[in-house]
Amino acid sequence: MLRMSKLTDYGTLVLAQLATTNGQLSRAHQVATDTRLALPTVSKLLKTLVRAGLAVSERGARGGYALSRPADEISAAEIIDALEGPVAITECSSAHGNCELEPSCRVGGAWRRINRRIRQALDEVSLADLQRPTAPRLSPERWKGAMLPSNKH
Amino acid sequence: MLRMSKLTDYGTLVLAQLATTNGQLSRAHQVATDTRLALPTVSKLLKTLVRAGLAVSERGARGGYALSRPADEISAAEIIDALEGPVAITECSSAHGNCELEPSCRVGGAWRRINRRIRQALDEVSLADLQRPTAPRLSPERWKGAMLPSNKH
DNA sequence: CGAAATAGTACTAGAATAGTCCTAATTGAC
DNA sequence: GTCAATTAGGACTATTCTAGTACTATTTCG
Repeated sequence: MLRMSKLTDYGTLVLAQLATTNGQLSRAHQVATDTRLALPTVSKLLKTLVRAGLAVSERGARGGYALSRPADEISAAEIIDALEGPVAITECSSAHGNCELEPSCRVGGAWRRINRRIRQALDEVSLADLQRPTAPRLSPERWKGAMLPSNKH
Repeated sequence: MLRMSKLTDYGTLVLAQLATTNGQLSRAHQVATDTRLALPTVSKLLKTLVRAGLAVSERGARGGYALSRPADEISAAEIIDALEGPVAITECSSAHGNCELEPSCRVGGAWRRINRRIRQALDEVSLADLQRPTAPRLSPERWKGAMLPSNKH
């Protein structure tokens, strides 16, 4: 597994939506519709993203959200940092002091090295890259079997 | 975060212990003592590792566990696969069909690329590397560009 | 002022994880 | 052949984490 949380995944979709508006504000409701995610969830994500500095907001009527920077200046690493804290595949990868095994632990250094490489990979990919539809076109056939009854909203 | 589970972390310690015995059998109790982990936990991990083919066991009195292969032929990726299933940072990174957003999802391809790079990083590090006490003795050249040395399995 | 929108926080339900325990099967020693 | 040591397998529990929701306050425009 080694997976990021669903919320982070969703957060990426939310940011990708914001990236399509050329700097214009999007309202939370609009983002929810476009991403097909539930409004309260989107709302929560947007707040987090603003606090993390990846998005900016305007309050009041005619308010909304936008990216704080161009999409090619926001890295995947920043997105993950914002939504689930610093990348650290083991508990000791980032912070010290809370692992009682550490004095006798021989594998910590190596995990930290691996962690750095993972971070590099995430640093080198921008939101613009994420958003770019490089994937081969998906034939509609492909998805017919997988379509779920729409259970949302 | 983006972290692996504690059990995987512990499993690495367990394997590192087995790597110190030069092929001789270690009893679960011994491994627990050496790693300072609780016996039931170690026992559970060892069983999983045997089932995954990373360790071998002998039953009965004088039984015990050992690595199935030299430590430099066991990669970090295999360890993670064994203990928490295939590396997949998003739910769609490996398997298809269970994401109703997928037809309209534009970011899937990029996450899959990132996922591949993470897997490469994990493939290139062996248990022997992990175990090496201090040694950040990996020349930077080795890691420039994403060259895969030998792709196993 | 009143409507529309974001900000912040608190809460709940459910899922996943970590950890333990018990019983069966196997092997070596006496 | 029996006993003791050891692994195999699975069931179970408690705790932590995640996802999602709800409610109230604040801000801004008309």
